[in-house]
Amino acid sequence: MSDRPTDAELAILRELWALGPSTVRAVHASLEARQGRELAYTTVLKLLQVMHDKGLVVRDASQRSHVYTPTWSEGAIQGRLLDDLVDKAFGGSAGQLVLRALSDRAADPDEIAEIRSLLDKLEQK
Amino acid sequence: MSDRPTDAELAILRELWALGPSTVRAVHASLEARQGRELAYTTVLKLLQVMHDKGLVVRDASQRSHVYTPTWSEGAIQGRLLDDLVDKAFGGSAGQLVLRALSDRAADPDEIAEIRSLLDKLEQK
DNA sequence: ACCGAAGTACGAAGTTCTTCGTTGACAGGG
DNA sequence: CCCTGTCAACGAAGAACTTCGTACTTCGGT
Repeated sequence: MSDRPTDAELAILRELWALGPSTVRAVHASLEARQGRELAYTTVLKLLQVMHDKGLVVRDASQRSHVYTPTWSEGAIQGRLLDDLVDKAFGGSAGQLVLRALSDRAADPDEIAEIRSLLDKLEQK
Repeated sequence: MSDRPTDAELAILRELWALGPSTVRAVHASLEARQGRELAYTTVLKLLQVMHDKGLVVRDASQRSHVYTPTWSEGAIQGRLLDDLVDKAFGGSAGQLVLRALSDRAADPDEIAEIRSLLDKLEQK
């Protein structure tokens, strides 16, 4: 339940977040388009079944073509992945992660402003 | 060469960065202490051999007890892991990752100041 | 009522990752 | 000079992950 999704699972979640609740067919098409390679339909189906077992997605099976929806929001999963990385590679310090992410990396000016205002909010507490 | 280290490999790199160039024996002891569980000596040895094959560590075999050193700095590996996560979970936007990392997460005041000055530097360009 | 298209379920192969046992080499103390 | 402890090398087992083929089901059109 607090497991991080695997790479393949994450790729599927990305499609679901972008598309909204979708059938296997839709996820399959979207995934092939994004990855620029062929992928068997049943591969995506199996992945979604596994993800359903793990609780990563919920499924509406009332129609013949089941409709899958992510159990958690994109932000929630991103947070989980960040927690994991902070733990394993940054000695538990999110600040260190942020510093590393900002060094040597181009940043959008709008985003910089947004980060500033977020820092203001953090400091106000 | 641009593969990210696995979890077990990363745990070993952490010890090497903390200890400096070390023997298998030293890494094994340090790792057991940090993880609070027993781990066979040969497990650590095998991991280091695999990491050597992958180029993650270099080895001084001139002594009977070989001495291992990380090939890349902690910062370099952190950057690689961040690139990977930005790609796979943040649509390629490092800014989004930073925003997510700062929301809902306590931050050290000193680090906040440091982040600000880094933002200044980024904007000056 | 039948056939084909499209769907789900399931098993299994191939790969990577993690862990450990066994084997053979070697060095130092008695 | 031999015995014991320490080391590297290696193979292998088991788990997790990814991918796909096959079998079975179901719906809609003719």
